[in-house]
Amino acid sequence: MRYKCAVKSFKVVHIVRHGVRANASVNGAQSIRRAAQILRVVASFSGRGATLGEVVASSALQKATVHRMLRALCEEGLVEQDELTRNYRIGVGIFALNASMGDRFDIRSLAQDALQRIRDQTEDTVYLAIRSGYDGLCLALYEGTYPEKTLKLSVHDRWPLGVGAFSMPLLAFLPDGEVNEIIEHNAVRLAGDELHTAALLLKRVGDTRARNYAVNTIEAYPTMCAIGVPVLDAQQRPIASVCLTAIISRMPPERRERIATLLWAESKKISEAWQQLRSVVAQVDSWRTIQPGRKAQATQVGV
Amino acid sequence: MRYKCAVKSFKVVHIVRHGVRANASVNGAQSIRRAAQILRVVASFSGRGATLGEVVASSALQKATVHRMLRALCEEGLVEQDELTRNYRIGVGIFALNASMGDRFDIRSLAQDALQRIRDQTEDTVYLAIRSGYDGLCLALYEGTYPEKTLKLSVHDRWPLGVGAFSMPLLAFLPDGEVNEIIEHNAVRLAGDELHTAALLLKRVGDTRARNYAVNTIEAYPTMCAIGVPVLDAQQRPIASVCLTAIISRMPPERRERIATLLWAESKKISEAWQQLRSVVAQVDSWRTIQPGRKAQATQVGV
DNA sequence: ACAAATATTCCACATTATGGACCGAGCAAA
DNA sequence: TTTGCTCGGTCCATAATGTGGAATATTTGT
Repeated sequence: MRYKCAVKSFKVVHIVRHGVRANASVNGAQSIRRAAQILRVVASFSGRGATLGEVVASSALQKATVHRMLRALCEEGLVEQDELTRNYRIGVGIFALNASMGDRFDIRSLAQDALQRIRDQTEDTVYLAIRSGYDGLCLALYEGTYPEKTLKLSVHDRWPLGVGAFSMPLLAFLPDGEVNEIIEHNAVRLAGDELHTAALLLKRVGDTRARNYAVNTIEAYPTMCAIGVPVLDAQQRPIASVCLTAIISRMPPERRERIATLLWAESKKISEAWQQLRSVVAQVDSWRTIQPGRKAQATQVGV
Repeated sequence: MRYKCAVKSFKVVHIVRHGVRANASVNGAQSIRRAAQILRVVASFSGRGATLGEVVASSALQKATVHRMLRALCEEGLVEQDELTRNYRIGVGIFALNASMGDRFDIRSLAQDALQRIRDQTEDTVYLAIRSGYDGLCLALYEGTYPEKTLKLSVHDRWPLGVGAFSMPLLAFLPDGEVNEIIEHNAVRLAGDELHTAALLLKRVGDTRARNYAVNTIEAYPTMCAIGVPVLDAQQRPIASVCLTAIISRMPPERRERIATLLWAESKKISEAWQQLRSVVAQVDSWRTIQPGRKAQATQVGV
């Protein structure tokens, strides 16, 4: 009864075609789905941009299809093609769309105070991350004041979902179905990485859920310890994650627990602020008045 | 020879179907085009969100089509539906995509210094705007120190392209074809507004181009005067606009000229910074290494 | 200069998206 | 309560749209 949305026929159609399988819950939207996927893939290459081939390789779509879609997305301004390298990257159109929402999604400024409080209380380095496609994307970093630093991650870094204590909460607090899908998807690019096999990731998801926060001790960095918790929205879906790192000597079990509690407390505050912003969203933002005409809205100009 | 992009067959196909006409330069991408249009429409309603009917009215598309697309966009996270009002608004997915580009599109911080310089030198209020769909969207405002203020515009306000001195440069410095298309598009919602008929807008576009900056004196606010110039990218396309407003008594013709020169100078600086950001974009951003595999990129994890 | 890799385009075909008609919930007036 | 209206959501026969294999063009590397 959570979602009011009246979806009558929630058909899950398995289309097997040319060996490619896709499951769609909305019919008649294949190309939108694909376009969105392509956008995510392009985004995952950050500012460097992705070549056509890379997008094809990362999307399990036909080259011609990808190309056609990228061209269309370019013309719509959602993607832009580097004149020199011909790489495709996210375009200003996305920025413009995002800007229309004002700062309502700017979790960075929303979380700012909370993160600083954590940093000040712990003297350790604190990170904020969001999900971006199949990656966790580090949005902000508040460097700790404690002399021995553990800077392994910088702003704009993106790690596969579930890899790292900042990325894991974004994965682990998703419903099982999505967790599986994501792990399966990432398995391809994590192939050969013995530290992040599908089985290991799945196990760590379980561990994270059980202890209610993510820890990264083992793995590639034996000298540091990171603790991460998600920021959940009203539907208990992770919208972001907050993560703290310190050298391992500063992280005895009891301090871990204390840190996790602190992170959760601040996470709750962030999600409250988020939800508040969501609930006032319905009110009119600006000066404009809408008068739906025959074919388009009429905007009252003047005043 | 401006665009390197090798478009061989630039077919303009006029599809007349059920009385709806569309011109497409990329074939086989109707639904992407439509989806993008819907995104823009939804964005134009800001945080309030748009009802299904409003989107239909503003998009000249069929209700069923719009609904299906909105649902798909929702599932992809590019749009979200308010649980209460059922209005559709831009979703976090857009934020995530935008975040992947780091601050490369954040013209707001790029322009910050320039705008402050202008404000400090003139004591008047300065605005920064971008194009968002068929509107100019005010992104930032630096309030002047001169006692008599002329605050008519706030951050997040959106005015139809060409209406207002901050919005006009975004329109006027576009190629003719696009200017016409935009004016035509906006004509519907500006219907009945005698101050902004298509003919008047077109004339003002010409005037703006001739004098090389936009002025807004007449119109609805006889007490104030606004001057606006675009920020152009490497292809001379407007990416933003900078606008200054003051009470009309502070704006004799010679000062207008001086202001315009100042605005242009700062605009140039902004666009240099913009282009700089663009040119280093090709370099690798972060730790990740791409190894295109059979089906997906392989990301080197660790280090 | 040649080959290999990569990007772009073409086009016959059928899968996918279309849109007119329909349904039903919510609401206001009768 | 009933009637009538609006508006969000759904259905499904139909053909237009998007597909993708293959051909071609371009760039890159040696």
